[in-house]
Amino acid sequence: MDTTLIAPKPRAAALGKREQTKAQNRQMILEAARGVFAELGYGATTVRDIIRATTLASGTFYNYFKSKEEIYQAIRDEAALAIRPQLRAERQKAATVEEFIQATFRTFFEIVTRDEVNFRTIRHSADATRMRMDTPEVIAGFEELREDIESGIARGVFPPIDADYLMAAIVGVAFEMTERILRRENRDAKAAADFATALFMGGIRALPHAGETPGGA
Amino acid sequence: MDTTLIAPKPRAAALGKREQTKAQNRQMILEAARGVFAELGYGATTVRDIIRATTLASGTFYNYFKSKEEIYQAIRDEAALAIRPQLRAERQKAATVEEFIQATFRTFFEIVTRDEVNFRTIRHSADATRMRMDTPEVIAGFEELREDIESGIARGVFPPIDADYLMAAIVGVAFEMTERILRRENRDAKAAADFATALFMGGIRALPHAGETPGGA
DNA sequence: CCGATCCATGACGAACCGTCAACTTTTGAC
DNA sequence: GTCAAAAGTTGACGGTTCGTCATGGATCGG
Repeated sequence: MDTTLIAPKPRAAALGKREQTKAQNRQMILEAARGVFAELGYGATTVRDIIRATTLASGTFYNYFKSKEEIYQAIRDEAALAIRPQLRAERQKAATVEEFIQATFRTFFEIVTRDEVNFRTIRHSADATRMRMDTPEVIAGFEELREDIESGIARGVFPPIDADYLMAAIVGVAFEMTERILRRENRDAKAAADFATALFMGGIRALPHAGETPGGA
Repeated sequence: MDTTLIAPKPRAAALGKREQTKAQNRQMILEAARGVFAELGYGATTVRDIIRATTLASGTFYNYFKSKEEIYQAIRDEAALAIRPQLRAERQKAATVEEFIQATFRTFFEIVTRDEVNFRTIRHSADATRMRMDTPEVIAGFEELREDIESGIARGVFPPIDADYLMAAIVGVAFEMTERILRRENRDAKAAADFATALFMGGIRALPHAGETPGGA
């Protein structure tokens, strides 16, 4: 295709210098935003705080994002886009309802405990208030889950239940339990996934009893 | 004008005029805030928007609330303080796990469908983003639920499970299902509560099948 | 080497923030 | 009824952030 004669730049420079610095700047701003949001909380940070944490000028921010809200969305969307294929792949390996549920919870909890920074629900700086924002790509992940449930119903793997409500139940448990898991000293993703799976498969009476030391890890 | 001679003002004037207008102003500001938040969404409203919707001057706002965040908190806390005693009372009537779960979901869903305005999760104005904020009194309600579960375990009504996780699961399902219920045309609090209760009692296989028209109401 | 294009820069006007001195109303004492 | 102290309201003010835009420097294609 193009060139050549001699070797093209080793890599990554398939893009011109222009495209390169643009990508760098965007990355620098996102990085700074992650840090500032984590430190000050969403409500307290300003666009100026973010840009001050980079080497760029204030006007430059607006070449990349429209507002504080949009960059926050970009950060969350990025995380959602990273996790969704993993969830979907695990679910599609499932042959039974139990495998489907187990895979969903285990994958989710493992990712969020491993990469806490990205998934920790943003907490308002000082006070006890908690906040959660679902961006478009996160919500698209919810819809994917519902589609997978519906497809399971169509194939006879799931009983013909209300897929919308079941999706909501799974999402609600996943996010709310995440909040509790991250608050604990021993973050045991597997134990949490076992708890949630048992609840969804057999109800409260099937839940592992606290204090038991199950054979597993 | 005020006359007197005869009966004291029929009621409510047990308080001096000062206390009276203070209560009125606070109420007027809260009322205006509810309206503005509902119209513009939390992120887009300013303290000035709220005070403009009253007859008061801008400085007066700060005699009652420190910030936009604090008045939002006050609104949510008010709702939480109203709903918590009802939830607790219903739960305490329960003699079995099933009654406990059923009462929790049914009471919650009935209240939120009846008084949608107060409980609808605040949505960011135009876009698809969703947001939820838990204020201290809401969180205190979570803790109450956990205490009730723990007390149930102590009395032998509940099996000895992880009360923290179960509380999180119930809360997560309640809030996330609320979001779906309010999006539907026919808001059936009972059907939703039956779904959630069946899930928690027997797991997915016990869920009512979609399309069934159960005998009950 | 040159003109065209792209983009970073930082200054600017507008909007909002939270405060505060001045003013009005209420209260309680005489 | 009168008056001084206390409480509370008012809107203007300095300070900060917002989003824009004219300017200028760097990159690109030729």
